[in-house]
Amino acid sequence: MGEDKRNNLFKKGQVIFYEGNRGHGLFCIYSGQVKLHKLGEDAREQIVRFAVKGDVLGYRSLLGNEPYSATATALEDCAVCYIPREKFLEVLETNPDLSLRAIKLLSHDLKDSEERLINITQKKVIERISEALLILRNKFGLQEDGKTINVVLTRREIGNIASVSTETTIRTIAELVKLGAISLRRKRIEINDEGQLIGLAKVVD
Amino acid sequence: MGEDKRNNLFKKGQVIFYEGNRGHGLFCIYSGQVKLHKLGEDAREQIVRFAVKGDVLGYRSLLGNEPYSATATALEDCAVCYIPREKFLEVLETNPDLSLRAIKLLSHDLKDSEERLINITQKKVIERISEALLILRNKFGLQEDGKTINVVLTRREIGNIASVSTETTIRTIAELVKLGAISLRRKRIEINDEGQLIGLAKVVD
DNA sequence: CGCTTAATTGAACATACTCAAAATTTGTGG
DNA sequence: CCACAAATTTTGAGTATGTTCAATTAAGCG
Repeated sequence: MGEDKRNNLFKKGQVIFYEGNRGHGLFCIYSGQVKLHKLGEDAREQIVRFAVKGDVLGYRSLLGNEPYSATATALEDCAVCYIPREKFLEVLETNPDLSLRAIKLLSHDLKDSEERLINITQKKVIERISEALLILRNKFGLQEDGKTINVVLTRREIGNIASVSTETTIRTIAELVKLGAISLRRKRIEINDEGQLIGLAKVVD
Repeated sequence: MGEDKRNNLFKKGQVIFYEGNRGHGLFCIYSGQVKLHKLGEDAREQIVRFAVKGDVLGYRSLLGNEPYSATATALEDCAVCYIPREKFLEVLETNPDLSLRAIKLLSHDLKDSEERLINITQKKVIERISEALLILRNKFGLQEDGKTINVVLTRREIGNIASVSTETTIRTIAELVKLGAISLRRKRIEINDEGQLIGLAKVVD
């Protein structure tokens, strides 16, 4: 079905779909990294989630028949496969197993979202930034050296994961360096002491 | 309490299920009001959602096969019907329409949750409290007078919807009274100017 | 009533934001 | 490959917004 559809390429910084628009299909990430983000008041960005190779985008909008709840932007060059709505719904109906899988996916995302609500509202900045770094580590993994987080984001973007201003994000990252939990190499972040980071994030789970 | 499976009664303040425990079925609210809340650090409560007559609880835990992500507590005396896991899954498998409905429900809840994340992190206290009142209005409705919100919560609980301390919640509610948006009768809150409240909440949707 | 819980008020304090400016990095065209 | 422009990072200082703590008043309940 997705024969030459795989030719969809998005350059770094390009938008795959916009919050508020209606979707007519699914997006499958073949390669590359994507951020899902929403705009709040005065254009402040909140990063909701990330997607990497193998992840599927837009399923919620499609399943719930609602506009996209977030904008998807390529963090680096991406190859994306598009699956039209009809095709997907067809498969879904003939395959009850798939809908159960979708349900589990949604349940999991919902749990994540609710937990993040608590984290952001009840934790201090250093805890939220620590957690943001752990989220990045888990989503994008580490490089061969076993400690460098495999993604490059601006300080502003890292702040927008944790809902923290850019300046405070910078100061907090500097503090984490001073504590020895992480170190910096250009825009790359290395995790030196994951245990400490977890402790700082006060991760309950 | 009732021995009859179909008519479990919960008194005001009693817990229907606890966050972290595993569920073995669904709960259907026949009558009464329920709050769903999570405990963060140092026992601070975050109210995640409410449920009233007709709402179903525990479906996410059941569908996603995960522990309850929140505690359900009766805000007033409740009649609750319990549907065992097997029964439900049986119906779900033979009824593909139901699973699609579940998917829509989950999609909607997820959207809500993500929107609330932005609201709480990017809005000021008066905006968040205003929104909390609108949430209450929409969920519990108004009394016959057409302006009194049909639920009684403590100031602390209202604050825990919006992630605001009890003291600040009190001061903010007083401010809303002064602005003429609402007025108080005992523990009841009357909405005098819904438009103003919506404006204050800066509701985008 | 008497007791417990909730609401209220005041004041000190802390945390993180904002604003401004400088330093550094990155990107681009010649 | 360099020079310039743009974007990002960094630092400092002042400030706002809410939190916390303590004390008082009011309300709910047995």
